[in-house]
Amino acid sequence: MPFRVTGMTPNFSGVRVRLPPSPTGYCHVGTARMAIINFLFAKKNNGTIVFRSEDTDKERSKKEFETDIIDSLHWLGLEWDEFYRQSERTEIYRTALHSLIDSRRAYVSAEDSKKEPGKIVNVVRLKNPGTKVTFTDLVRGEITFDTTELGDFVIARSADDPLYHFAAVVDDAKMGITHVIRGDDHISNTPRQILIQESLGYDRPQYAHYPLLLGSDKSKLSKRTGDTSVKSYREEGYLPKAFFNYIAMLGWTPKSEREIMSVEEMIQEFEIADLHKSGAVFDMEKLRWFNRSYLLKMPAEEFERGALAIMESSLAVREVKWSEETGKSILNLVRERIHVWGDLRALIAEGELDYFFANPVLATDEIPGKGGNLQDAEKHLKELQKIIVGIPANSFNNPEKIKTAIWDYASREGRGEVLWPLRYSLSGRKQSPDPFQIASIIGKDAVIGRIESAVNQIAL
RNA sequence: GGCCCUAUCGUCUAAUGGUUAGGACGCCGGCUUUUCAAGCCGUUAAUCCGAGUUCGAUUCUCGGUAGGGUCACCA
Repeated sequence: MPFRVTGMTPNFSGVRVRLPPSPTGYCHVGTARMAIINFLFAKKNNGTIVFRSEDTDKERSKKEFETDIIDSLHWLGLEWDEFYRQSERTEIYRTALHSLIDSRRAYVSAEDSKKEPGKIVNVVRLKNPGTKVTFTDLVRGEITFDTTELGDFVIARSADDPLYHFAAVVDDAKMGITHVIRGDDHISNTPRQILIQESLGYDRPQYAHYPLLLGSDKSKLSKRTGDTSVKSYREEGYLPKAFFNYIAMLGWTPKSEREIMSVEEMIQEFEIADLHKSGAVFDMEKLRWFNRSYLLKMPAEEFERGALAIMESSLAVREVKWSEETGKSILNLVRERIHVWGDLRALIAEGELDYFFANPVLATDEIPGKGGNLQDAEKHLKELQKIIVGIPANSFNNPEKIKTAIWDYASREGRGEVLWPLRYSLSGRKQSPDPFQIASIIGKDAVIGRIESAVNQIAL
């Protein structure tokens, strides 16, 4: 439901946005969404993107997390123009903080002094004028808060050690940020940041708060309701463009109402006013559907490269001997069976593809299939054997020709009764592609051999 | 609990002061020359509740209800 800000013409020239993750955990899906929305907005307006690592919490911030966040965002194809780390800007915060203290807009609070090894530490509090703060949110319109209840809130652990709100406000100003676009969870932080801003005499940026991503239980997406790290989706084999596309569509509907769109198309159509006001549930099934359509569009060579690599390594785990030639021949069959690369790994792990590479192990009583008996199955297999021997070897690369050769017999004797034993003898699986495709892939000799084994097994 | 926000099929969403409330994903069913997958076709399914304004409200207003967010010397 688009919301239009009326009576106001935002100045979009010289747009500068920030991506301010705090490196206290692996890249969260929500962080990715924050970055995507900011990215689309900035690109749409020829703006500048500033990446700012908010690592003021020395206890929890880790280099490893920062690296993961950067990698994950790069993986999604996101780039930025400037890079900062708050831990490297302490001098700037100190200066600003002292100016605030000197002008008596903030004070060192002796009341809550705390003893740390070797020294006494006093927090710094902002002198709260206790006014009503009203700001215009580009998504929600006008929002008013009464700030008296905030009291003189803490803005720094000590005169040298700023807290999030303070550092963020100073940075937004010093970095010339024009638009602060972030999740809903920051909406109630906004008034206190505005208070700091005003004390410092800074200009106010435009704010836009989009709703949070929700888990299946409708609460803020968390580990309880599914994987929340971008990493896990990357490892599961989701394609970055599909992931980007799906995430972008949660809470935003482009005018054209298309779903599958390239990044360029999304940039083209992006309007901040088209951001929704209510939260969207992150639905894995739909993500899988997005991924599938990207997988289907993927150029053949790229698909081949990806699929072959997975087949080889996954088959190795099962100690099934690998053949690149066979791998190439089952590419199409694989493509229509997976939504994500991880599906291919799972398929192989369950032994669903073994029979293309090695002779299957059969369970004798499965050979006839439902409602059939072993005698008939044996008879049919022996007949099929004769028919197949008569098929010219060069017809074998075409499943249709194999089918044609067998069809009359199968139709006459009952397709189920004939085809099931054939398919099972070739695959050793209750479920598989049709026997003609399998036969074509494994080749005439293997087909004859496998039918013979099945017949011998029945005879035992 | 205070403050803030939100409310259309199970999920993502479209639309309008008058529509058979549309689409997508999923589900279910059928077809597609055995099974699986894919494909095609189809079905099911929603305006949170109550008032008010209005000839008419899902749409506007108010009140409820429900859900969510936030209330740190975290970010």
